[in-house]
Amino acid sequence: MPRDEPNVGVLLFLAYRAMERRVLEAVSAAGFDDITLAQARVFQRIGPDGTRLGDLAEQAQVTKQTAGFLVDQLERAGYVERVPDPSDARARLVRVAERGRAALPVAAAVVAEVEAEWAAHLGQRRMAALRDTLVRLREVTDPYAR
Amino acid sequence: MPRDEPNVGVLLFLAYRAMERRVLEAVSAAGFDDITLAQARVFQRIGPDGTRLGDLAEQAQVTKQTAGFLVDQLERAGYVERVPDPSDARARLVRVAERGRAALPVAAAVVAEVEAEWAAHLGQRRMAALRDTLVRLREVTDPYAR
DNA sequence: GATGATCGTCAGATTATCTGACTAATATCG
DNA sequence: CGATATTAGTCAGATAATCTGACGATCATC
Repeated sequence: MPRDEPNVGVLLFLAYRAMERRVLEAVSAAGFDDITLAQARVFQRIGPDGTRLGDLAEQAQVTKQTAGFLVDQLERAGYVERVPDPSDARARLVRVAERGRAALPVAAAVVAEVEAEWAAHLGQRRMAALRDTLVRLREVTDPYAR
Repeated sequence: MPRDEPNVGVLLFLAYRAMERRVLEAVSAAGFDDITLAQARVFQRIGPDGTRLGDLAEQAQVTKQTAGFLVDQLERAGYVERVPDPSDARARLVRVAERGRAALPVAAAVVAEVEAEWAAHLGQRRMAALRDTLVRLREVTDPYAR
């Protein structure tokens, strides 16, 4: 009994989860084993100069309460810190802290490794086209980017 | 300050979530408003002739306990039913039931609509290439498909 | 300066998820 | 055939993640 070809949503899910799982496994194996999937989803959206909680929430597509809950844990574990936002006294910036900075190269290495595997399987041309297409798609799918 | 181009994992996430959100919104608006996101993730993987709980769990990438918990709720709400698996007395098949069948065309219509929007934005050629690439990628990312 | 929006948090409830242990049925292999 | 190992699903209990609603503080606008 041949399986139907799944719709594009499912196909996106499969690839997305594969990447996510690989990164979390590697980071965990490197000694950062107290980070959860939900925490990692928020953590990875922190920009180089820090990101506001509300923005993190929006990008990770959770409520700001949930983002706050996860940032609390990341903060307690030493991965991030909250600093005042100089441009707005209501806001605070979530920044990558010492321990978080140590985890970054591990994560980056796995992402590169997985992308290389995908490129090897698909061919460089297709891989480049995939990335390009997803970037374009973002214009219609990412409320934050608009 | 220009945002870095996110990695492919994030890009996949954005597209995946956009599709998922649209489908759930439409299904909910059509009166199937008691279904949750997690339930929908399991529901959509049920095959035409029913699917075993363990397979559902594997495809949705949750434990079978979690899948069972979600199927319980779907069953109570009338979306699915459990029937004995004729080929194995230990197993049962989760099948789409009356109410679930009513929701299917709604979901299918939105998926088609979103895909059409994406195709309009990307062009037919790129859209077809995206699907093709994701199908190929599945060979290395989907443990179930292998 | 008053008024309304925005930023984050507090409180409380619910939902989703996992690990571990267990029963029943099947498959394997000597 | 019969012992043993494997597989399908469930039960029990704990934990993690998520939401809605309400609030205080600050900002923006007029």
